[in-house]
Amino acid sequence: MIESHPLSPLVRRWSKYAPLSPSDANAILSLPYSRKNCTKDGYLVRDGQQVSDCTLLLTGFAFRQKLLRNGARQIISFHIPTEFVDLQNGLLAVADHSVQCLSPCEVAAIPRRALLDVANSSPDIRMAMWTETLIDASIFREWVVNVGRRDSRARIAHLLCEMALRLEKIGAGSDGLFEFPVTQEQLADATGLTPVHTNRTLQNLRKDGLIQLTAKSLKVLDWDRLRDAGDFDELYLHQSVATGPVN
Amino acid sequence: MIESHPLSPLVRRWSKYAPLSPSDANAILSLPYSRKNCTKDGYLVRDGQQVSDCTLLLTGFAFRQKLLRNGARQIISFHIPTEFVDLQNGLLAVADHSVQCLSPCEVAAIPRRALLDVANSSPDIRMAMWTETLIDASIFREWVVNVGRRDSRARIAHLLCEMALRLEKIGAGSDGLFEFPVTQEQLADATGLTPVHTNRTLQNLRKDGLIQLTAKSLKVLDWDRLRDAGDFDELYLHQSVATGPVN
DNA sequence: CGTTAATTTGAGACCATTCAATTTCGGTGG
DNA sequence: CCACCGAAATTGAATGGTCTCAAATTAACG
Repeated sequence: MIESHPLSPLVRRWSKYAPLSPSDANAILSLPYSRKNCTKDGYLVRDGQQVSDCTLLLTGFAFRQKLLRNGARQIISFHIPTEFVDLQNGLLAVADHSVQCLSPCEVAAIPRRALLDVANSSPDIRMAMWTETLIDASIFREWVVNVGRRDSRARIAHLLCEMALRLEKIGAGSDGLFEFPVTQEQLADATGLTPVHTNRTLQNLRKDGLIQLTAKSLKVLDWDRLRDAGDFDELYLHQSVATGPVN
Repeated sequence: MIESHPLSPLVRRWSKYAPLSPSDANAILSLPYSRKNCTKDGYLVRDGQQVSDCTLLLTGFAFRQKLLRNGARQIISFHIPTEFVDLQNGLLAVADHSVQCLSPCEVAAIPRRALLDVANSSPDIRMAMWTETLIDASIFREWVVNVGRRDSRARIAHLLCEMALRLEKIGAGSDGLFEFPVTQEQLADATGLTPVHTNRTLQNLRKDGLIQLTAKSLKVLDWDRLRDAGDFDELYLHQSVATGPVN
């Protein structure tokens, strides 16, 4: 059945961004790809690399990061199954950051040429692809705000809200319980904090009964108060109304 | 002559992202638009608004910002003439942030429908448009790094490097002297610092002979040391090799 | 020139960092 | 199954970069 096709989650995701005809869906499912496995901490893309494939996350979690000359690291996004980790590399010549696995991952590497061909073959498909990269960008903007203007508690709360909501949208987890295998050090590098302060801030959120966070999973105990603590407004995820009326 | 057409800078910019045929160039120049003027501090786009035009900056400077519930502000990008300030609104239904003018601006408001039509009419045009939004996103990623992991001196130096280089690329200014009408408060909101600390950091950069910054212009006195101070690597701007070889 | 915005200066407080040490946890081999 | 190991999480105390609050000075503009 079609649902068991490795790329069918991609069809489902893109359908939310543009109305895909059966033949569009078929074209997507017919994309060539090579299946690869990647170990925890393994690299999917390296900064500065010429890239000829885009990587779709089938199972597992990944993150993108940039290293500074002084050795510091900033994580610029986390990725969950069914997401591309580097769709921008379909057009940009050189990777401007690295992508690494948070957990063991299964991925589909799709040749950029094939992606561009399928984009050129259907207006709706390319609108969906473009929309995906635009939502990516919107999330980056919100991250600028997060690390730029929120204090440690709000920063971490906001990040957890985002991940919980994105995981919810793909139907991973229930009752506020989600698999999210992240270390406190990675959380620190995503929020621009130190691991020590991240630890103290997490204890604070736990003490207040907002969350429960282990090395493997995140449980949201009180969504409303976590959302308030994180100054969270989901508009930037553009999930309710991805593409607006075109007049 | 063609060069005097208001949209010709757009053709020049997009030519760097994809090879535009004469008919492509013509299609772009034939885009419908309404010319508008905007005063300093005036809004071009408001957060939460439904948008039906994309705004191209003909003259003047603008910035994008997000406001937090507590009243704090984060500026997420600055824009210079020939750039779109909101090309993503061609596809996203609702503006997730505001755009405001740094100086009096002349803009061309182009209907999203017309932009999408011209994109659909030519593979090269749509690749150029998509590339522009992807470079936008790359800059946002670098800003996450900037506010997340650099200290105040490096943050400001990095931002000034970026603006100087982008202004240089469009041929604005010479000898390291560029028009850039920004206040220290805006610089502070762009770097996630307070105005007071921004002021002290600027004095520090001036004292070391790296820059000269007035309310109207930026002069880079020592590019190499400013670049080092800002931990700046221009790769993320994707100007040398925007679109790579497509195999 | 007067008036307001923007920049500059000073001093004290605080949030987050640094540096180290300790404890807990997850996985592995005996 | 348990002892062991390294990684991750936790704790403590001191330092420091940045913030806050105010006031003074300078620049911009009509």
